[in-house]
Amino acid sequence: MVPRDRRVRRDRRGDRPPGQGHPQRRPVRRRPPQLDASRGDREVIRTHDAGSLRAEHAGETVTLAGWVARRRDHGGVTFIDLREASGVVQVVVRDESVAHQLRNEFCVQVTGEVAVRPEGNTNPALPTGEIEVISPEGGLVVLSTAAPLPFPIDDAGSSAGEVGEEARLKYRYLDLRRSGPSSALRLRSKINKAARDVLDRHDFVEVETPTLTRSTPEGARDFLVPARLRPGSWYALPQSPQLFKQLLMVAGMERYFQIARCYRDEDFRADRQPEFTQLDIEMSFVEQDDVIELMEDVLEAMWAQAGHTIPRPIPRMTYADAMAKYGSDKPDLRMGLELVDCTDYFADTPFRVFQAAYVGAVVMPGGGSQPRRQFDAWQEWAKQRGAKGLAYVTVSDDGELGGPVAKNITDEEKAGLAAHVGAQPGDCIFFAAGPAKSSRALLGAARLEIGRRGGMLDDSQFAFTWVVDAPLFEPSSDAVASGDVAVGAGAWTAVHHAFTSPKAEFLDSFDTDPGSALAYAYDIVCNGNELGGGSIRIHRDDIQRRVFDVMGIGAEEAQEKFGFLLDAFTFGAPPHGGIAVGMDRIVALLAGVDSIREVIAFPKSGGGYDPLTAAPAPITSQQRKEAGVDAKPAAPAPQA
RNA sequence: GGCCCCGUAGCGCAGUUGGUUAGCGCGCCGCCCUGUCACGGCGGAGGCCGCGGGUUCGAGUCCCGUCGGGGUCGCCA
Repeated sequence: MVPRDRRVRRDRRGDRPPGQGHPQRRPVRRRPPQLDASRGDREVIRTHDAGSLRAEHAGETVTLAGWVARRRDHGGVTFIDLREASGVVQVVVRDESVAHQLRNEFCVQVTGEVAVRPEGNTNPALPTGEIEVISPEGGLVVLSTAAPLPFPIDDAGSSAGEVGEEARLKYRYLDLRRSGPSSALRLRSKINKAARDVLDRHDFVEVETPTLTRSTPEGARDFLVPARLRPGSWYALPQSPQLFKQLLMVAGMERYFQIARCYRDEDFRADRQPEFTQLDIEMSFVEQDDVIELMEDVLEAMWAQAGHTIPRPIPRMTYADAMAKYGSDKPDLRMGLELVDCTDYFADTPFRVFQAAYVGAVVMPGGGSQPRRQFDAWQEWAKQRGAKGLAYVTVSDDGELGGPVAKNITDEEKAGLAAHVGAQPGDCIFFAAGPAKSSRALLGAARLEIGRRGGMLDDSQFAFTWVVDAPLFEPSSDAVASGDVAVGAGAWTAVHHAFTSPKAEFLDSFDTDPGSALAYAYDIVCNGNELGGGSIRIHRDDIQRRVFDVMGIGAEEAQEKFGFLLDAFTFGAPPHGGIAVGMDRIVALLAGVDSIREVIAFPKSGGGYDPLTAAPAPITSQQRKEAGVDAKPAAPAPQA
């Protein structure tokens, strides 16, 4: 029976896992650390890595330190699985008074002799399974005891069920002792190093840029930090180092990179964190192909860390093709099932729904035999995405067309339809009709859903593509309608950002025909994920001014928003361009996990909350006063 | 911000058309066990069923609200 007062006290302190504690165990007498001749006279806490021991070490006396992963007490002989970063080794303890008090996750030091295990007692599942370390009397020292654990650490114990994310994040330091989360972070480190190595070979300079800065024109909401010394003025945390890296090009660094933390104050998604990490790159005197080639070097090295080979060169497709064939600017090319344009095919259709600016289709192989209930579910699915519905035609095994739409189209249209869209008997054809953009998006989403349901997406495969030739501008009505904070007051806004260079062939026409202009902008896409993107920047101020004009940004506004960059460009700015890729997503892909939270040491949960530190937290009135949060802005922001 | 799902012991879960004492596995605590490696055996503790209100003779179960978590669309390169 646990005394009540004790439970209450513990709950209030909140510094131990709740639940049943075991009574305080008397600490074991400490022994001085071993002397290790191989390291001179220096005392060392351990002489060997536990996971490195093999039969060839038999007879050697070693000192190990690590955690008790598991105890198997037979009364008289006890086996301890000692775990640390290098692996696990079995320790044999015959001193019951020592062994008995050990519990999971005690931190211990063991000195003993490596011995080949007795005949028939090897464990082939363990790299160290041929040997064990015999701990003599006094050979085991408890360095630190452990409270009862909030969830199992050992892999075997975890098999009872997955631990909930909330518990894992609250005790993330324990979660990270587990093999999966631990290896994810280690993989991340290796991938970072691989990227650094490649960039170093290419003479890149790693430069850190400020995190307390000015708002950058990138569309997302900024995190703001009050400036104590200028009450009423605020820093913004960078959404990316975009402007700084361009300044570094003017500064003559020529080749810059940074593994940069970026901050965006947007609503949460599974693949989003308020702070995330980009590998940010910028190069002078380069064209699009140079940046792409370099990035492929980096990607190749990163993927190699996970044992994958990327076939090079990575294929490219235009933005227009990606939208037309896959209904997405980040197509998943692990599967086929391209969208088929049926606009011309139904040009004279009597079916009102298909009398639209765009009619497209995607085939679901074998989908013709879905029960009516399934098709209703597809309607629901489409409505959930804001569509009116998802028209469909089934193709029976004898080639007969069925479904509600089939009754509304002409015999002639029916006759050639399956052939036009590439449907086989037994398939089903989904249609979307309406404005091209939204209809393609719907079909693109349907295509992915078909792929998921049909098991066509293999997570061990990686299908890369560059999406190039993105439009320079989009109508700002699109952006405004979707609630975007459009930069500029014009009819057009930049798709990438305002410093993206038009392709050479549009230099004369981009301001007279903005909708047709394409940019030197490129996205790297893998398995339907946009890993990153970049562009060649404008370095001529006459072109920059014309771009601003199209966007309705006057000279004054431009000067106010990014005057420091425009000023910089007046001093012999080199042609330059770059790219940034999201490291969280890349590592998640390579680690085979579906959330970037798995590859971030201390991620936040929904709503930007950190279950471990309980941030964000209220501030004291004193802090509030000092920070100047409530200061009334006296005048327009002070000139930089 | 809209919609959907989930909150039951430290963890993972079950709990029937509303019915009497809320279960299971792991973990935890005690004792036993000299070759295990998911060791085993015996015994035990542990629950305001997220929180608040309502319906009812009776609520873990039904209704409303709220908080927390997850997903999705909007938003976000």
